Amino acid sequence: MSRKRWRAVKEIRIADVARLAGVSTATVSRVLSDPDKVRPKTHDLVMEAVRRSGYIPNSTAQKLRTRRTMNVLVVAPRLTNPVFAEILRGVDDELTESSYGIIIGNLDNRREREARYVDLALSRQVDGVLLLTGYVPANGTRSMSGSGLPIVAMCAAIQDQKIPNVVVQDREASSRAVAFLSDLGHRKFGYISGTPSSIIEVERFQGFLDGIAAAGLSDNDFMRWEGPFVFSTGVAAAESFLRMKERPTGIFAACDESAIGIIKRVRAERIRVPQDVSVIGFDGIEFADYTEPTLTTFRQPLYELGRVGADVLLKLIRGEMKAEDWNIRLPLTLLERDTTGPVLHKDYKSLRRSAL
Amino acid sequence: MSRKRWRAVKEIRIADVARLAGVSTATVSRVLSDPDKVRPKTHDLVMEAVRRSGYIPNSTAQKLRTRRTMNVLVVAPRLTNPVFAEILRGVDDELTESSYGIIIGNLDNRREREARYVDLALSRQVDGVLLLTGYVPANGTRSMSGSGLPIVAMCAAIQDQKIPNVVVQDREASSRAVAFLSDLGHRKFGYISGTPSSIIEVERFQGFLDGIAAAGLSDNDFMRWEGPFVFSTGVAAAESFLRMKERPTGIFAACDESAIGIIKRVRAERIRVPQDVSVIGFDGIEFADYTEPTLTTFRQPLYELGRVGADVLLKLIRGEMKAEDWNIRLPLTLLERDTTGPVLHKDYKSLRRSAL
DNA sequence: GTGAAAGCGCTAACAG
DNA sequence: CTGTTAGCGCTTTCAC
Repeated sequence: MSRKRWRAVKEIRIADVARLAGVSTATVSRVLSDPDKVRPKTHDLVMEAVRRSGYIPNSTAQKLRTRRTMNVLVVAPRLTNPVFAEILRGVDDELTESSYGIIIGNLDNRREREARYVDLALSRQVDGVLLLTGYVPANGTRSMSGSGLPIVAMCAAIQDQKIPNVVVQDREASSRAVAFLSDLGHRKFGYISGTPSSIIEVERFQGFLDGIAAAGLSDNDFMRWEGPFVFSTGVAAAESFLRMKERPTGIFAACDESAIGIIKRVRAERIRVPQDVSVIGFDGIEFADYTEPTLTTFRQPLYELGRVGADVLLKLIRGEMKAEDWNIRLPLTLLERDTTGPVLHKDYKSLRRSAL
Repeated sequence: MSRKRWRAVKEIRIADVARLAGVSTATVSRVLSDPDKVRPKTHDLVMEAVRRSGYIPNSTAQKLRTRRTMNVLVVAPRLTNPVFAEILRGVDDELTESSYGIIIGNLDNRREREARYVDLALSRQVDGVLLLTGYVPANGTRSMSGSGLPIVAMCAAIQDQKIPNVVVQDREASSRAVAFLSDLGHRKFGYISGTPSSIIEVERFQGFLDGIAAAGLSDNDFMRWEGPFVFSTGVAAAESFLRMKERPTGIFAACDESAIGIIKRVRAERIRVPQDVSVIGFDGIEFADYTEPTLTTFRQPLYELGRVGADVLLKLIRGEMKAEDWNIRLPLTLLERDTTGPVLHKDYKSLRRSAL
């Protein structure tokens, strides 16, 4: 009886199952990993023993022996950002289907947290790394690339022969945003940036500049407000906007949050959107469909991005492809909603006056 | 030269460091885990060898040997929900400080995904489990509690002697919400539920009922709309609301998303918030401060909840406490903003008329 | 204060 | 088809 007690407490090992089934540990192992290599009769015998004992293999031992962890590290700048959360969903679904686990490296916008995840990669706790950061995390002396582990860059591209990129066409879309506003008659623009050091920001701003040039405009035709990818950046931009005499009529925000922030703030001052100012966002977060007015923005294929990125990484891990082969750029979709409209002509009042 | 090449590719093991330092592997191990047990001279010798070789211990081998994984599993219903994301931040910060890693079990609202995480716990890949689910995940025959691992329930309580709860005072706050509206003169209520099967929903609705009773009202004085914790539930509730002849004047939504959803929809029909209907949300997501009007809601101490929950789990893992000792309930804060106001008296029009 | 040696629990040659 | 055996890389008694 005291033995039975022990059972409940002590972990069941493969040797226990082997004894119970009257076979060797090797056979048990085979049944569990490659059933076809074993006679059906033995198979059933073993499975019965597994069931009766409630045996579950110790995965740490498996990992040590096989040198595969079946885990992937995903490094993200900030988890509370819905953009990353959605990408993560795609990643998770793809990895789960191949029974890979996911270890989350949340930097929470603090670079000092990188060290921990560099060590994680270097100490072989994962089989591959997904980077949503736009750069390869480093720990003073050591960089994550030193691990020799397969790495895939998502979200923001990384210039490195060894690292395939799976990104969205930020630059093209940003350029299209300007064209869209320009087609509505806007000639004076505002640009609300994201975190200036972020590669995503750099790409989007570059696209914005491309658009400005394509519209036949110059540096003098727009205003740039800086700040991180958050609501309050838009609010701060609004304060500046409100103080201006010659206000832009078309505003491009590098993320939906800051677009929402500026709209909220200027509306409080009785400035009408889109009549007085048009605003276009970027990302297509779910919330953008619940603002007032609903936000015109570019939808990123985030979930798909997650799936594709994870798929590329798995292929890399399995040796099914070489890193050089892949640079995927997914297109964005313009969601034309209610914060953008034709420019109200500058000389509106004087026109009216002269018409009298 | 070909040897040097090898170096870069082949993993450095503890034996390599030992050889380099001219000591045994045991000594290297001691230096790394408990430096005081070693002569300073030896210590420096070893550290130098570690530095020169770039050695990082293989954590899988450590885990197998020490039987501690230094990982915690966090099971959450859905990662894209900002509430869980914020709790996770707290959890992550707390665990990181104790150099524990975090494995995320994202159910993505699909119960069939539980199985995977049950196995994860049973196969000893983690030292403890944090449950944001309100129930103990199970896999047909096996439940996660069978692992004997320390478990802490957060967000939603779990009735189990072995599982400490770290939750917020949902029920009390829901009750207060009704009192708040009642004090503003509202006597006819609407309740927008969350996922009906969720324990959080059950608690909040119970609190709502408490409040109704405390206000001297009955089942006839409110309307209940059901749906999951998402925007569209609020939109659906709005459709029903719009069809009613005798509309509620005070609406309590079990989450901010559905509050935002209903406000958005009814405003589109020229119904004024809060003049025609007051709406109070629940959770205090960041976004609630950027809606129009800004949403009155209860702020959950989410980050703190995460930290406290993780702390309790770590104490449990270290054997510093027993499960029975802990049931923590954190208070919520009412954020009184612009979607709530005094009821406009029913006989408003007739009053005006008689005043003429 | 340090080294030798015995495993942690599992898988994968290698024989048979 | 199945069993024997040798480790995966590390920590930790137990001697010295």
